[in-house]
Amino acid sequence: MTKDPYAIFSDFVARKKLKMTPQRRQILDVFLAEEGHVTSEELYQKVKRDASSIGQATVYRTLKLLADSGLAKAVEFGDGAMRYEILYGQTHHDHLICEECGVNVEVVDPAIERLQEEVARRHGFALTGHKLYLYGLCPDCQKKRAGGL
Amino acid sequence: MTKDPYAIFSDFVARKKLKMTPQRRQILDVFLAEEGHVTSEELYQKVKRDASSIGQATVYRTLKLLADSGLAKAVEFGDGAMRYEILYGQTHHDHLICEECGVNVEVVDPAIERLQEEVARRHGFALTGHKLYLYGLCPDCQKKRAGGL
DNA sequence: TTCGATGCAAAGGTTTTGCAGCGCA
DNA sequence: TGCGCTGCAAAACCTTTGCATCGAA
Repeated sequence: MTKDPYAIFSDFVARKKLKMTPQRRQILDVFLAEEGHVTSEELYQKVKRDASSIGQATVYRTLKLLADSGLAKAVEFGDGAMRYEILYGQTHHDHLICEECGVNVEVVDPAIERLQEEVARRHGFALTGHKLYLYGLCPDCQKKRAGGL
Repeated sequence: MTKDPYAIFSDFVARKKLKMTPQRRQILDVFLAEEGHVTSEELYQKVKRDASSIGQATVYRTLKLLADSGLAKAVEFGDGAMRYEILYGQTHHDHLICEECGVNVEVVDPAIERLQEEVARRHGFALTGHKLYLYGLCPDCQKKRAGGL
């Protein structure tokens, strides 16, 4: 049986000789309830709704911890800010982003994954992770553009 | 016959009804002489060596133009700053990055490229570009780690 | 009791913007 | 000649850090 996210985080915190605090618990809560890709700022706003005394810095610090623990993954979409998505219980995926409207589709292709492993091996690297962003025009924006801008 | 970078940029500038200036010419010069992945700051330092009156802002603005024109490509390695690499006359490649020492190998795999096209098409997207970063341990760092940290 | 965590505000680093003057087309 | 471009400095962002205090283990 798989451990739930809270157990994973507790274990991680204990292993690193860190401490479990109400703030961390609550940020984790809000983060898990989230879907998609949040910035620290967005998460901070939502966290503040119930616990108005939590600080920005704590959210930044906690998101880093979550990424370290393996529960979260940092992704960059090119707007200035770092975004985090849930890793727990999610199948791995990459991102297909519309350059016009910004819509973001999660995609996965096992064959690509396999080839990445192979490319790394070919160069003697031990692959630990990857980030793949595909940019293009979504069907809607293609239509709009064809239909006379 | 292929147009040289200067012609490409002139054309681009003309097409967009912009203007060719000494500053732009010079930033392009320095950029083309560069290899690897420069930040705006790095380029600014080098440009200032011969033309000490060029401003930071102009370098930022010009690098964006170069990216628009297709001569440069923006890449992010995760340190805070945006980096640009030359696209002209280079074969397309992706990046294989060592998480330990930061060494950066340029790699290419036609099969992956082809599969990306297909994934995009499967979702109705018209693919215009992509960014693939592979993270891992380079051969040297694997050895060091095996050899007792 | 100890040492990590927190909140706040200040500092840091990168990129953008406002503006008056300049100069390419 | 007009409008885009430039340099400068200020502003705008996102993120990190210093510090006194608090609190989990």
